[in-house]
Amino acid sequence: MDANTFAKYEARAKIIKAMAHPTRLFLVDELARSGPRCVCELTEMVGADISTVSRHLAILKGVGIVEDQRRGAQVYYRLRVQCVLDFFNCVESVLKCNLVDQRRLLVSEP
Amino acid sequence: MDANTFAKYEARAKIIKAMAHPTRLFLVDELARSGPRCVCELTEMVGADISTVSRHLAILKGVGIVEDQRRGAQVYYRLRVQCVLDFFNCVESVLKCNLVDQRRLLVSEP
DNA sequence: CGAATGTTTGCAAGTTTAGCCAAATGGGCA
DNA sequence: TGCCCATTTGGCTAAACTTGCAAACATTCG
Repeated sequence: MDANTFAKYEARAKIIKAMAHPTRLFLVDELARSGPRCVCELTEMVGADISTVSRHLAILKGVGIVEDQRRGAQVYYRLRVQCVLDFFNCVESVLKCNLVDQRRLLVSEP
Repeated sequence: MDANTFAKYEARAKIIKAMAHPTRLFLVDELARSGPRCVCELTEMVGADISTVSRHLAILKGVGIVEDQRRGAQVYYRLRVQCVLDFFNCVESVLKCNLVDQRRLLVSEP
C-alpha cells in the first residue's frame, strides 16, 4: 500500500475512530435522536466531568461529525451529517450475527 | 448514564473501534470488494509485517466483522456482514461535508 | 520423520488515549 | 469594571494500542 493510499484510509479511520468510544457514541446517538444539546445538558446525561465531555465533543467536532454554536453563555452541539445512524444499524447487524453464532455453538455441534 | 446503558454503548464502540485503524479499514475494504483473501495475500497488499496483519485480522475477527477458514496451509478471511460498506459511504459524506465547508471558508467571508 | 511454507503468539519499546484537577477563556449582567 | 456561569485548555498519570522480531504452531510435501 503506497503512501497515498494509506493517507486515504488514514483520513477515513480518523473519522471512525472519533466514534469508537462509548461516551462519544452516546453523544452522537443522543444528538441524532434528540437534536442540539448544550455541553451542560450532555454532561449531566453522561455523568462524567464536564472537561471530559467537552474534550469528547471537541474530538467529534474535529473530524466534522458535529458542529457547535454559541448561544449566550452556552455552547450547543448538533450533528452535521445524518447518516451516522447507518453506523448504528450496521453495528446492530454485527451484534445480532454474533448472537446467532453463539447460540449455534450452544445448541448444536461445531 | 447508568452502568447498563454504558455497557450497551461500550459493546458497540468495540465493534467500531475495530475498524478505526487505517490498515484494518483497508483490510475490510479489500475483503468487501474482492472477496475472501488469505493472510499472505493481504500482507503483500498492506506491506507490513505478516505478524502485524495477522493481529489486525484477529482484532476484526474478535468483534465479528470477519471470519476465517483454513484451506490447507493458508487461512482465508472474509467479511461476515455486508453492511460495512455503509460505514464507508457515511465517512465519505463527512469528508465531503468537510470539503464544502473548507471551500466556503476560502471563498467567502466568515 | 524432516524440511518448507504459512500463520499465530510472546515480548519489549514507543506512541496514543482517557480522565481528572486546576487554571484560563468567553459571555452576560449588576 | 468586577463577578458569575459555562466551557475549554494545560498538565499529568495510568492504561491501552501498535509494531517488528523471534519463537512456536500448523500443514503440506518429499
